[in-house]
Amino acid sequence: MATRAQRPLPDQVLAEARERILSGQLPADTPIRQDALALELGVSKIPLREALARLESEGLVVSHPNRGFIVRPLSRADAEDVFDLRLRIEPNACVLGALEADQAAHDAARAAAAALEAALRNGLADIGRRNREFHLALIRPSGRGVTIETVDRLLALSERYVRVHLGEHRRLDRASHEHQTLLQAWLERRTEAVRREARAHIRATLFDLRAQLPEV
Amino acid sequence: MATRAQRPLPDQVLAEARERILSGQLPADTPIRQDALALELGVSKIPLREALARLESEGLVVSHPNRGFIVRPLSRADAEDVFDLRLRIEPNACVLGALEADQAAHDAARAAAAALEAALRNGLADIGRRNREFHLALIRPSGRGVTIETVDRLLALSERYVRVHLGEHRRLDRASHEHQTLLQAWLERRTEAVRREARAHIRATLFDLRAQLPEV
DNA sequence: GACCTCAGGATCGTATACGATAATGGCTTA
DNA sequence: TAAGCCATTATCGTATACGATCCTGAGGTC
Repeated sequence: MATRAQRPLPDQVLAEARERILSGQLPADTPIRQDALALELGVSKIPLREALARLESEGLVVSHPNRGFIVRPLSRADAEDVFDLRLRIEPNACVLGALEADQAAHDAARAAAAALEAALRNGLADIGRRNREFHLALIRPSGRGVTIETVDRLLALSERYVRVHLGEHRRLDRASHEHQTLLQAWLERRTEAVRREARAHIRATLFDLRAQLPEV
Repeated sequence: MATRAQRPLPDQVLAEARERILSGQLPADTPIRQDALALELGVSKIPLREALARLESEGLVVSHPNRGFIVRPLSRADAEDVFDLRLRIEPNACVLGALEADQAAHDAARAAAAALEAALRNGLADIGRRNREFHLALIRPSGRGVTIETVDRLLALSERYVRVHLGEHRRLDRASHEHQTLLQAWLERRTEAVRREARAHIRATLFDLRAQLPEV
């Protein structure tokens, strides 16, 4: 291993493998060669396999017994499923977050929004991760652990689909605008506006997605 | 290992460890001794650790770096969270399942209901697992993979709380009656009744739970 | 008597090595 | 020439062994 790790090793491996999948560096349906990937990451197969086990629970890879893991295929049906679940959970979760948020939570949400904004404007590669962080920042103050974990998983799944239609300026501007209005309503605890804006934002993303991916 | 395994080994270990947690054989907050448990299961630590990694993603255990895994603590707040999520997802998922169900799905649902009923009457130990199977049987025909996985996880989490108030005859009768009416509506594709009965069943379980667990 | 220090022991976490399983290419045969 | 069988090879999956980290209790000091 290159540098002495302070964080637990499987978590680092997990984060790296997850990013490679979400970024498209490991495309859908790719067979994952454990020896090769472990060598490339500078670790052995054991922590890698633990990370893959977690990723399977997260829905990013699937395992076939004695045939290893492959990156989970994309499908139109799964995309619809994920966004339907997000619509059922996230708007209310954002409301609960807004009601419980203190000053520190407000600062964190603003910072996450700013980081996402910067990434959108500069075309940075980690737009997806920052988008997840922003949405989670609105929900974390709710203190609902299971909801937070569930949304986190759904955001990761949806990110793989959304990634396809990045780079379109009109859509970036739309998303940016929606983030701002959602954040403002959230900071001011206007609960019904939060619910409406969150719902509208998710639906708009889904509609863009449908237009972009007629097939799949 | 005792017998030559046909199923993949980590899956067997995962299922066994999960049942031990859900059955209360491994109570909340118990530290999990990897060497001891692996020895008892007749396997090494590697497949056990993979199973624990999956269980952490499922929310049944939590890991502390360099200090191992413990069974996830129970909390009133988590229980409320889990049931709130179930209420947002399951009723609609049951409706979708009813609309897509074919004859085979109907047979499977009837069989799952009968198995659950038998377990309830005879006080068998695997009531929890059969309850999960019944509820999933209503949702599986929908074909929504992410929804199915999400509900499966939520059912496992809620099972740990529900287990506490088993053995109360009045509540068993209530649950039994609700299962029957829900199943009938589902078989006959009466969508609004399915939605209503599913919702009522989950809420009734939650209310029983609240009465049983004033503290925690 | 209370607090800090420090061995002793136990547990976790990972690398290496080995057996089991399934995919691939060449060879035979019709 | 095409189809089926078999050996080879690569990959997966697990057990064993070792190093790193953290808890526990005894001894010493203020």
